Amino acid sequence: MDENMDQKRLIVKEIIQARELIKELQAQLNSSSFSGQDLITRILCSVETFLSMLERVKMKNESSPESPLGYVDLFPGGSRKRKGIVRWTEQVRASAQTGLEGPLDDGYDWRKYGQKDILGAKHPRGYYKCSHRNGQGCLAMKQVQRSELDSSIFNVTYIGKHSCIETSELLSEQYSPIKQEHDQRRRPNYHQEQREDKSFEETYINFQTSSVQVAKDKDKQFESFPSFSIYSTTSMQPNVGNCSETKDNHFFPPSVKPEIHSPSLSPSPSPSPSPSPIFISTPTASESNYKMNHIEGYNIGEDLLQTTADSHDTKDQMIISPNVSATSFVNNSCSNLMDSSWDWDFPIDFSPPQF
DNA sequence: CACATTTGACCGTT
DNA sequence: AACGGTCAAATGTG
Repeated sequence: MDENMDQKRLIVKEIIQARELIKELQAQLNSSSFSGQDLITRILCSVETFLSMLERVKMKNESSPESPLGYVDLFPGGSRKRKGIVRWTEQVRASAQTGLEGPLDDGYDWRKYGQKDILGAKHPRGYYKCSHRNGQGCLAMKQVQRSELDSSIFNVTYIGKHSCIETSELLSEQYSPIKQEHDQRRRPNYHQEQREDKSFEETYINFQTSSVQVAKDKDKQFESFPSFSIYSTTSMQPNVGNCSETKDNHFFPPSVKPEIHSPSLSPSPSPSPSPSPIFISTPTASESNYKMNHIEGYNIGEDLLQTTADSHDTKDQMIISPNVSATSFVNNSCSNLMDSSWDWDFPIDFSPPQF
C-alpha cells in the first residue's frame, strides 16, 4: 500500500507540477522578454507523462471484458451496487433531431417501466429496460435524468450490458459517413466493443471540486484538490502540440481542440481579475455532443470519490509529496520513471469490476 | 388487439 | 421513515 500511495502522489504531483509550470509560464510571458520555450517543453513533458500514465490505466482496463475504453466503471468491485453488473454514466445533449424532450436515441430499443421524482432534483428520473428483455432475455437497463445544470443535457446511467441483437442492426448495415460516429453507437454491444475500436480509444477523466461535496469525511483532503480534466486518446502522437489546456487544467484531444485566444492578438482581452495571458475557450456543447458522452463529469468525479471512500485502505490518500515526480527533465528531453513495475492498483481504481 | 407509456403502489435498503 | 427502484394496472397509441 505504501507503494500505491507513492504512485498516487506521483500522478497528482505530475499534474500539479504542470499547473505550476503553466502559471510560471503565464508570469514569464507577461514580462514579454521571455519566449517560454523551455517551460513549454517541460510542461508538455509533464502532460505527456500523465497521458502515458493514463495509457497504462487504459491498457490495464483493456483486460476487462466489462470496462470499455473511455468508460470508467463507477463501482469497481461492486461495492455499493449489485455485484457483477457494470454501470456507467454518459452525458448526452439533446440534439436538434431528438428535441429537448428526447427520446435519446442511443442505438438501442428501450422500454420505459417507471418514472420517479428524485429528492432535490428538478426533473424526474426515467427508468428503462431493454425492449428485448422478454424476447432475448437482455438485462440491460438505463436511467435517464435531465441535468440540473443544463436542462438540455441528459445524464444517462447504463446498468448492465446488452446481450441482445438489435433489430435495427439486423435490418440495415448501411452507414453514411456523416452518421458514422453515431452509427458506431448503434452497433450491438457497441459499448463493449468500443475498447477494441482503435478510432475510439479515448480516455476522459474529469475530477471537479464541485463534486467534492459528496465525499465522505475521511476524504476531506480532496477539498483542496484542484479541478482538472484529462482527455486522452491513443491516436494522440507524442507531438505535445496536440494537447491543449485551459487555465482550469482541461485537456482536449485534437478533435475537440479548444480555440486559443491571446490577449495580445485579441482586440479586447478578458477583464479577468487575475492576469491570465492565455485564454482557451472550451468546446461548445454542440461540438462536444456525443464526444462528451464518454464520461459524465460530475458523476465520474463524485463516484470516483465515493468509490474511493468505499475502500478500506484510502484514509490517508492523496497527500501530495513535494519531492517526488515521475518526470525527469534533462537537456530539453523528457523521461519518466514509469516502467513495467508500475502498479496501477491504487485505490482510485480504474480496474474492472470483480465477479 | 398488441404493445408502449404513465403512474400510484409496493418493496428493499439505508 | 424516507428514499430510490420496480411492479403492474390503467391508459394511450397505431
